[in-house]
Amino acid sequence: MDFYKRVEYVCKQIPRGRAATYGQIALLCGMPSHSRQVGYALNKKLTSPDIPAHRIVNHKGYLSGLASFTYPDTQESLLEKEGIPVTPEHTIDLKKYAWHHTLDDAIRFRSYFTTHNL
DNA sequence: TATATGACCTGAC
DNA sequence: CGTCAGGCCATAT
Repeated sequence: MDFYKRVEYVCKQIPRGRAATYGQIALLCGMPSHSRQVGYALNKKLTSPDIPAHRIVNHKGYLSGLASFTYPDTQESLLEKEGIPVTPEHTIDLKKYAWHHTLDDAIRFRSYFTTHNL
């Protein structure tokens, strides 16, 4: 069971123009109480560098990972480039831009993890 | 072995 | 809308 590989896989499935929360990622990884570890993984860059880390925000929509990007405005420009407006308080509107994954998504991920031994 | 840290979350009020 | 306590857990020191 490789939590960080799971995080990596799930993050790559977040659609363009949508954002997911740390808790949501943890849940889809089958570890609902590991939201902090999701942030830890991204901060320490324990996942492959080609994942859309800018689409991960906290449960309020706040860009809590701002400081970990190369430049302070990297995350914001990436989000706005795909159509997600960022407020001056570094927050996005989750009511409009949250990724609403389906139950099927969750089931698909689960079987992917088992068949790939993650 | 023990304590601190952190890109977190939820419920209660 | 806002605050607060409590829970969470892999890593780091």
